[in-house]
Amino acid sequence: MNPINIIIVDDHLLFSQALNGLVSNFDEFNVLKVLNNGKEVIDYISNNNQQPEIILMDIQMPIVNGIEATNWLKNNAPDIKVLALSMECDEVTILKMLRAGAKGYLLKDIHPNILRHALKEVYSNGFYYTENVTNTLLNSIQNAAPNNVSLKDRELEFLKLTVSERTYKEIAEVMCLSPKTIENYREALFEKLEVKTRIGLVLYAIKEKIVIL
Amino acid sequence: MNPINIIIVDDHLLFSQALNGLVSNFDEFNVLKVLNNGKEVIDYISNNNQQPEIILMDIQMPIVNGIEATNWLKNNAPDIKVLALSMECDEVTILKMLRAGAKGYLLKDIHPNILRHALKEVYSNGFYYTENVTNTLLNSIQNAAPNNVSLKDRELEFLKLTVSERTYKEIAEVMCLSPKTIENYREALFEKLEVKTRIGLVLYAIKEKIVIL
DNA sequence: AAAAATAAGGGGGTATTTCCCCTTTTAAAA
DNA sequence: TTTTAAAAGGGGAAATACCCCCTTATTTTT
Repeated sequence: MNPINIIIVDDHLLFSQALNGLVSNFDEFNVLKVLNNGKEVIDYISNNNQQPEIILMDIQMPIVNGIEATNWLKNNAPDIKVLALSMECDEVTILKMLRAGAKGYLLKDIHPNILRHALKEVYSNGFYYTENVTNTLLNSIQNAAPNNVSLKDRELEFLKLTVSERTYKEIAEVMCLSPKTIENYREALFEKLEVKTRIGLVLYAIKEKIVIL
Repeated sequence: MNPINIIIVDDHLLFSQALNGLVSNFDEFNVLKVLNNGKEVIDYISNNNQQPEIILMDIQMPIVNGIEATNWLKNNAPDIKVLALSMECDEVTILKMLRAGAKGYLLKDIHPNILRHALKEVYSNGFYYTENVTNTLLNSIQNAAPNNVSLKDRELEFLKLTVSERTYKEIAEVMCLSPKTIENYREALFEKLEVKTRIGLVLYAIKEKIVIL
C-alpha cells in the first residue's frame, strides 16, 4: 500500500525536524515536505503537482498563521485534511481552528503513538480530537453563562429564537406569547446584556455559546 | 473506603433494574435508589437526608424529563453530579443536557466497563464524555456551511460593519457611500449568501470567520 | 466599438424594530 | 394576609430595515 503523504508546517525548525524524523519512521506515512509557515503552505499547494493527504499544522506562526492557512486550504484544496498540532489549548483558538476546517487537533505534549493514531484516524475516519481538546470545549459550553448575568430559561429560548432569523412576531408565536411580551424580553435582555440592537443579542448568544455555529 | 452512592433514573424498568444489578456489582459504588422519572428525582432529593454523589440519568422520561431534572439539580443540589445515559446522540439533545449541567454523557450501547470508568471519572475528575458524543459536537461546529461564495473587499467591509451593531446609515458614513448604495450591498449579499435578514449576515460572517468573536 | 457587467445612487412603500410609559394578572415574600 | 415582585400584555410613535423597480456613469468583456 502506498504511504500517505504528509506535510509538516512549523516555524520551530528543531521541532519540525524532530517531527519529520518521527513521522518518517511510521511506515504508513511519507513526509512530503517540511515548511515553516502558512505562506509557504499556500505557495507549495498552489505550485506543486504532488499534493499531501494530510497537513500537520502548527497554529502560531509568522507571516500567515495556521488558522489563516487552514482557511485558505478549505477554500482552495478542500480534500487536504489539516491536523492541528499546537501548544494552545484554549477554547477560542480551538474553535477558530475548527471553524477554519481543521479535521483534528493535537497538543504538542502527546505521545508519538497518539500522533500516529491521530494521523490514521484523520485519514480513515476524517477526524481526530484529543481528549484534552474535546474536554476543553465541552466544559467551556458549561462554564459559559455564569459570567455575571444568569439568563432564565425563557430568556434563553427567546435569545435562541432571535438568532434564528425570526421576527419578533414569529418568536411570539413559537413561544406562545404576545408580541408585546416579547418586547419585554427584548428590552430586559438589552439592558442585562448591555447591547443596543438585536445584533448585539446574536453576538452575545454566540460568544457565550448559547448557540453553536 | 466508603462506596460512592448512585441513583439510577430511567423509565424503562427492565433497563433500570439491569443497570442496578450491574452497578451494584461494582464494589466502588452503591445504588441508593432506582427512580422512574425526573419528578421522582426532585421528590427524592427534596425529602431525603442521604444524598447521592452521582445520578445516572436517562433523558427521555415522562412527567419530568432528564434535562429538566438536571436543570433543577443544578439550582437545588449543585454538588450532585449528573451522568447522562441516553440513546439520543443528536447535537441538540447533547447541548441541552450539557447546558443543564450534566457532567458526563454516555450512550446506552456502551460496554459495562466504560460505564464503570465513566462513573469513576465523573466522581474524581468531574466529567466524562464518550467519544461519540464529543465527535458529534465537534463535527457539528464544522459542518456549518461550505458555502463557497467569494466576497469582494467592499462587501467584506460592509459585512464587518454590519456585525458591529451599526445602522445602515452609520455604515454608509463609515464607507463614504450613500445609504441607498448600502442598500444595494445588503440586497446583493442577501441573495448571494441566501439569508433573509441582517441576522443572517451576522451568522454568516461569524461562521466564515470574517469576524472573529 | 458595442454589449455587458459593476458600482453608485434614488423613489416610494411596507414591515419591523426600537423606545417609553402604562395596566393587569400571577406568583412569591413579609 | 397584605405587600412586593415578576410575568404578561398593551398604546402610540419614530427610527430602521426590508423590498421592488429604476437611472446613470464607469469599467470589462467580446
